[in-house]
Parts: sequence; C-alpha cells; structure tokens
Amino acid sequence: MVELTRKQREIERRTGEILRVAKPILVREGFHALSMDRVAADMEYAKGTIYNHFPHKEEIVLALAVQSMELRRKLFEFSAAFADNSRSRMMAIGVACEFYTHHCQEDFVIEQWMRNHSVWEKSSHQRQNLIRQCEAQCMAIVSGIVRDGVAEGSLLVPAGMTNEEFVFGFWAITFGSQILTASSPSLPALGVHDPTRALRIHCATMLNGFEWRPIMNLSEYLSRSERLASDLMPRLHTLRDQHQQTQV
Amino acid sequence: MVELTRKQREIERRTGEILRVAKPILVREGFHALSMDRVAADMEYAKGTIYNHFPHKEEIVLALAVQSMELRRKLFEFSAAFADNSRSRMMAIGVACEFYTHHCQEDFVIEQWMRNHSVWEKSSHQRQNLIRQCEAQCMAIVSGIVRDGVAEGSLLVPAGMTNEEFVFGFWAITFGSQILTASSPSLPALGVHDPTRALRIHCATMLNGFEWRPIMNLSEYLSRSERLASDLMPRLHTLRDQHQQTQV
DNA sequence: TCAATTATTGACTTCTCGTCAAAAATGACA
DNA sequence: TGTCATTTTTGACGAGAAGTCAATAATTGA
Repeated sequence: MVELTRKQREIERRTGEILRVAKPILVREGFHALSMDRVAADMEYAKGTIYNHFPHKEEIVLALAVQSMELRRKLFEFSAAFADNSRSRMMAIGVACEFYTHHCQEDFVIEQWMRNHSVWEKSSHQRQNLIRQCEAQCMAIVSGIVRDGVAEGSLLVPAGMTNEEFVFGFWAITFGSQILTASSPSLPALGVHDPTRALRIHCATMLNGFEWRPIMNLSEYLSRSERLASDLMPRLHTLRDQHQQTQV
Repeated sequence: MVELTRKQREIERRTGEILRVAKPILVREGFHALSMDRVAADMEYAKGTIYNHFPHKEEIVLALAVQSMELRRKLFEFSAAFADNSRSRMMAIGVACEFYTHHCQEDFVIEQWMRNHSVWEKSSHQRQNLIRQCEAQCMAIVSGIVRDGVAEGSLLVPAGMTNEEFVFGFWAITFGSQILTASSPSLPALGVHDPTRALRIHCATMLNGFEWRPIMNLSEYLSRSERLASDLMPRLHTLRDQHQQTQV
C-alpha cells in the first residue's frame, strides 16, 4: 500500500513535470509547436509515457489552464479581502486583473488557448468542469462584493439586472482590453497610447455611472488606484510565487 | 494582352472560390480541419494549384479576415451616418456591433482566428497591413463621432485621454462581451442570462458617466436602442448581403 | 523466488504540410 | 497550321506530428 503510493506519487510528480516542460513551449512557440514527441524528447521519456498521462495535447493545455485559473482565483480571493468598503474592494479586483495581465502574462496566454473552440471541445469533461468551477468561484467573489455594496446601500444595481450581469460588464471590458492589448497589431498607431490608464478611467466612469459610493472624481480615483496598486501588488507577487511553488 | 487578362481573371475568380470553400470549413470545423488537401479535393484541383494562390493556410485565414473586416467597416460607415446627433450615432455603432455579433457570426469567428498569434505572425505583411488599415478606418469612424460630440459641446473627453482611448473602452467592452458570450462555457449558469441587454446597460452607463448629452435614463436608453435597432437592422442586412455578393 | 500485474517503450500507420520536377496548357510567331 | 518558349497544373515525395499497440521491462504480492 505504501509502495503503491510511492509509485503513484512518482506518477503525479511526472504529470507536474510534463506541465512544466509544456508551458514555455505553448506560451512562447504556440500550440502548433507543442508536440508530444517534443515533450517526450525534452523529458527523456518515450512518447507513449506522455500519452499515459494525457490523451492528447489539448488536455495538456486544459491542465495548464486549470493552474492559471486557480492562480486567478487566488488573486481575486486575496484582493477582495484587502480593502474595507465595497467600492474599494471592487477596485482591488481591478488591480488584481492588472497584475494578472502584466505579471502573469504566461497564464493569460494559456487562458486564451483554453478559450479556443477546438481546444476546449476536445478536452475531458472533468477538466472542463474544473475550469467552470474556477470561473464560477471568481464570479462569486466579485458578485459577492456587488451584493455587499447593495446591502450597504452604497450601490443600486439597475432593476432587472442580476449582480452577475453587473459584474459581466467589468469582466468584459477588462478581458476585452487585455485581448486587444495583446493582439491588436498596433494600438499606439491607432491613437491608443496608454490602454491601462484608459481602462482605469473607463472603470471609474462605470462605477460612478452606477453611483457606487463613495463617488470619486477622476484624479481622486486614479490616485487611489495607484495607492491601492502599490499596497496590493507586492502581496500579489508573493501569492503568485507561492502558487508556482505548488505546481512543482 | 486581352487573352492574358482573361487568364488573370480566371485566376482571381478561383482565388475567390478557394475562400468560399475554405470559409465554412474554418468556421464550422476549425483551423485544424482546414487543410490544403481538403480544399484542393473539394474544388477538384491539385494541391499545388492551391499553393499557387496562397503560400499556406494562415494566409487563407487572413484573406478571409480581410473580407470580414471590410464588412465590419461598411456596417460602421453606414451606421455612423444613420442618426443626426453624435450620441445617437454612437448608439448606432453599438447596434452595428450587435448586428455583427448576431448576424455575421462567421465573420466574427474568423476575426478571432485572425487575432490568434500564430496565425497572424505567419501571414504576409501585405495582408496584415490591409487588416490594420481596416481597423484604423473603423477607429477613425468612431473617433470621428467622438470628435463631433466634443465639437458640438455635448461631450467632454477627460483631460489626458485621446478620442481613440475613449473609443477603446467601448471597443473593449463590446469585443470582450462578444468573446465571453462565444467562449465562456455557460454564462447562464454563472448568472448572466441576457448578456446583450447587460451590455446595453453598461454602455448606457458609460455614455451617461461621461455625460455625453442628451443624458438618458435607462428605460429611455433601452427603448431608443430598440427603436434604432429596428430601423437600422434591415438596412444592415441588405448591406451584408450585398457585401457577400461581391465576394463571389 | 516467481507469477501476476502494471508501466514503459518505440516502431508503425495515418495524416498534413510544403516542395518541386515533370507534364500539360497556353500563346506568339512564322 | 506547326513550332517552341512560357506559364500553369499536377501529384509524388520528404519531413514531421498524432495517436496506437504489441513487445518489453519493472514492480508487487505471495
């Protein structure tokens, strides 16, 4: 029994190693470059062994995506508890998103691959569910903040709109901005020189537009964001490094 | 000379046919399923002939993307001229985006493939530039509306923010919402039952938040959007059908 | 120690990409 | 119309990746 678990542990360890080898290939050279032969060669195992762990490379991508989504959830969990009033907590989520975009670029790239239709479709329901769960947990964290805001009386979500639909708008603008920043040929050439700052301004406008108190004017909002970011970011760095330790 | 052009025309016609054959494969079965062998077989030509037209399949995707972006631009051009005051014109752009998402789904899927890093990187600068141009034209149309709004005095873009950065927010939220709707496993399960309506509400909030006059309350905005949509949509359908005729 | 179970291996089949020499079609000119 | 240079088309081919599976090796329990 003890021996069995030793072997079992050995196998689990190798699963992690496969992911560690596959991640930079996927992130830096793309899905096409990630081949089972290559992973096997890099690890000095036979290809069949890799297939014992993952039935195809799409499953490797989803396994990586599970890690990335878990990191995101951890960042959200931590950030959501970092401030006191609901609006600041929402702003802290914004900081977490900025952190994820700028300092967890690899994970962000992986999330994009995960959202690729052909990758998603081919992978196991089990891992799909893990991702869905993680997504739901992230949503629960943020919509929880909205719920608290409503309960505090500092926010009124429009009639006929769920808290989650309220969150959806912020999710969409953050996510869309990330993708455009990463994939639109040349935002600066289009006149978009500082997408991060622009995003902050738009979020501020939305928060004010929904009258989420305390209302702040723009410069107030921006300086608070800056302060929040410099307080929160070091902690997020630690969190991220811890998370990466766990993956070994 | 006349003979030469006949041959030339024959070749151009076939380029179009390749795209017509490739489009449904890419859209319905994904990039992976789009193989040169398959296109050749479907058209009853040899593979080498297809390679005479396109050096690899990535180039086919970008050629399709050029068509899709041109359709988008046409929709924007038409919509931007459809209303009189600047805020309504901005709302008309929103309607055009909704139309594109719901009634030009194939083109939207193609745009996503175009934004895929490995596809983009491999394709010719010439086609990349066509796409960039189209993107810039779309941006120019929308930022033009913003400029007009500022000139009319019905809108004040925050200091230190370009018109394009102002547009960027709307672009991001619209685009992000489209991607999430298309790729997030189950928005309804997350509590997002009507993303389209949610998006409208968020856009309304942003427009009001930036004090783009005439300010409207939510129900006013939604009923106006609805009216604008029912006026504009039939024209956009015509426009789309015309565009598809040209591609033959 | 040995048989049963489990894990690993890499050769093999199938598929696609992208190339290129040979074959076919075209066109200009006598 | 016949000839020949040019252009276009063809499909066989090499390279390389996906995924399978029978043979081999390692591990375990008795």
